[in-house]
Amino acid sequence: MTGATTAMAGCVPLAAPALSNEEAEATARLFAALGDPHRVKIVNLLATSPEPVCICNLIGPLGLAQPTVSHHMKKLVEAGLLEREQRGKWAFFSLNHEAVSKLAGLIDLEGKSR
Amino acid sequence: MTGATTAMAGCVPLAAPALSNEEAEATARLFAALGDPHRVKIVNLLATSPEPVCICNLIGPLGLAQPTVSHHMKKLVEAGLLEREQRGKWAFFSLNHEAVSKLAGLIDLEGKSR
DNA sequence: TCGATACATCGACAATAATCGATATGACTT
DNA sequence: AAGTCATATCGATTATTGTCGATGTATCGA
Repeated sequence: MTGATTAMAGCVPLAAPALSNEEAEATARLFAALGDPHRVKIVNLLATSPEPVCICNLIGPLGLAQPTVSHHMKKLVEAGLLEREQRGKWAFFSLNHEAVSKLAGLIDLEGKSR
Repeated sequence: MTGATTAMAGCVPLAAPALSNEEAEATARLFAALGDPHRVKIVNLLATSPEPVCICNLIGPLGLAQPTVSHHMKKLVEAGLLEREQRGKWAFFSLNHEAVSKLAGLIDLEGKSR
């Protein structure tokens, strides 16, 4: 399935894509982590909180069941945007500011010269 | 279904979420537009190209069928990240740099004080 | 040790999204 | 007018994802 059936007749190909498949997939994974409104709210809550927040403090504001919140937290941690810290029976989460900066820089790269 | 069944017993609620549902959904839509590796490649191609690019020049590098490329372009235009310009029978696309800057600013808001 | 609490995992289900072939639309050429 | 080319739309299919109830695991308190 290479596509490109008979459609691109008189078309001159541009320069080869600058991003590798792996780079594109990694970037997409990062953006996809923020592609859900509930996860955006979670990140916003953590960004506006001076202290780490536990899951039980997120269930109410989000209006989601506890397993669903756990699911979103896992996605955000796997994306590298959040850090998880166990305190007794509570799981506290905080923003990984380094990852957020890296994400912002990624967009700058995309919008400027690379 | 308000969630919060019996689970959050001794939990003190934090401050109310700062983002409205509409804000969170709009932000998520923007990120979701970049949550696909092919769309990341498209944006990268447009960012590295000094001139607008037509769809027939994207089919080859992406390895996708023409309707699939059109589908991705539509998503990116709807997200406000791309601008579409008709030239004869060709459709040329270019980055909306303003939208990209706005996206970068959004992340800064999220990572800093808001 | 026993019960309660906080969270994770599992299994299922529904909604969304990516993909493509077929076809329609619109523009240029002859 | 007819044919060709670039793109959009449609319909169907498959894969992914968000959601929740039920259950498992670990920690704390009595």
